[in-house]
Amino acid sequence: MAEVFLPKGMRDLLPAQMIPRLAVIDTVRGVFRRFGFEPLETPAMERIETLMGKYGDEGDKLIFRVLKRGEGGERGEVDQALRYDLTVPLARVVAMNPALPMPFRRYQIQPVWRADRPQKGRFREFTQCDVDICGSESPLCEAECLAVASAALTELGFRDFTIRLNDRRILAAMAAAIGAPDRLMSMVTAIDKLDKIGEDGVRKELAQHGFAEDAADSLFAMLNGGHIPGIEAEDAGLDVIISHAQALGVPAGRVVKDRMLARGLDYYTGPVYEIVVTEPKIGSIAGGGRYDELIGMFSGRSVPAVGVSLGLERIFVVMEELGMLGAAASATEVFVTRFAESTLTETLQAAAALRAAGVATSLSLEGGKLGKQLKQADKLGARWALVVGPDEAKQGLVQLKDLRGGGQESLSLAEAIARVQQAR
RNA sequence: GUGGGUGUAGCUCAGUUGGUUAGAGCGCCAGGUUGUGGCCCUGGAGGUCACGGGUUCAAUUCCCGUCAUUCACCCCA
Repeated sequence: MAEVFLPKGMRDLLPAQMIPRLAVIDTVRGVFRRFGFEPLETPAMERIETLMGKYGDEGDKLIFRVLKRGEGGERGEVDQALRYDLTVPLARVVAMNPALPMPFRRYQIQPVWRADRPQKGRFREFTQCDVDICGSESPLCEAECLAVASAALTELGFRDFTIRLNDRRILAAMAAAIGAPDRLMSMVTAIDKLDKIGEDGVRKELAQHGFAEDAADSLFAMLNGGHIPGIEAEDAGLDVIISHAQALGVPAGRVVKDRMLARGLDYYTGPVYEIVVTEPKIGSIAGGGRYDELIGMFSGRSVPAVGVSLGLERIFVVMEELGMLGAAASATEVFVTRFAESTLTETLQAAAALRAAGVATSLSLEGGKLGKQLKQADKLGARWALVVGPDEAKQGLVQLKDLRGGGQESLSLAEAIARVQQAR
């Protein structure tokens, strides 16, 4: 075997993967459009200072850095980086384009890169499908995000998924209530593991981070529904989001408030959410939240914003494992065989006519034995094969062979085209 | 960044308690005569047993390292 390797955590997408993938992307894009979001694309790279300091320490470490060109690169200097998500580039775009009509609703489906160690459902290059709304503080924004994500997943065939909902300010209030407002993140990462390591495990981890036992006690009391001082407004806000989302079509019960939901990225300021499936253990397939300060970090002009991001690769892993994809169809509908030199012109004209009629048509380039050509068509996964030999050419007909069912018949070209079109 | 698994034919994997010519299934190629795939039959090609070092009379098999890959942790889509 050849001694060549892909970059770690990156993959080729062969036709068998691309065909269902494009179908999924088409579905998602269609839902985004239906919800009134506008398309946007941004460059693969950003300036390093655009990305740094937005995601937190963990995130910053995982940014793929690009060396300066020329002498600076030789000295190891970095001035650019591959984008880590689609949210920060969007914030940069909004900051640079003050003329954009607000609120600005955009969708963006593009790859992002993270220098993570790959594992199941995790890659170094993966595609995010984002929708965001910039310029509005209304809780309708959150509701729209939940509704569009829910609709996209539903249209893809997902039935069993849950949206966990929380608010960063509720977490902050809990940290304050146990006297550790400065250690919000270590508290959050500890409780985030509750379903994995249990209450005892979390208590142990909290102790390691220097939380006193009575602090842990009151923390668990709050997590289990106890009173958290000063979060009445935020808590009510979550209920408003839920009721708006339901009115927008999200089934009741799909959105659940969850005081343990943390979300690691630094830029979130208010409500946060993520979408999880129970079946394959894959983490979240979507996540998002409100980030009212991010755009202001670029322009000084504060612009509130909310978004949600669907992880295409994870959605794919789930769909594969749950058998939601169905058989991969070939891109080719008709394979035109090349029978004899004397009828090559008629053969090529037949291919041209099929293509003009919108039929995906491939063509035997090398010719050779008819049996071999049919085998090639079969392996390709083509539905039909077309033969134009001397017998057919004499009568002005073509031979259309059904590679799935079996039979074949002599038809005029127009009849053959009609047959192919009505069979799909 | 941390910890574990794996690396034998194009693919999925057997196997050698260290010992002459390393196997299977699938795939591939050719054939089963004249213009027909999927099934069947026959024949064939294809492997430095990841790479480097060590132990040994002898290593694909044991040990170490490197590389690759995979799973988990962290974090995340």
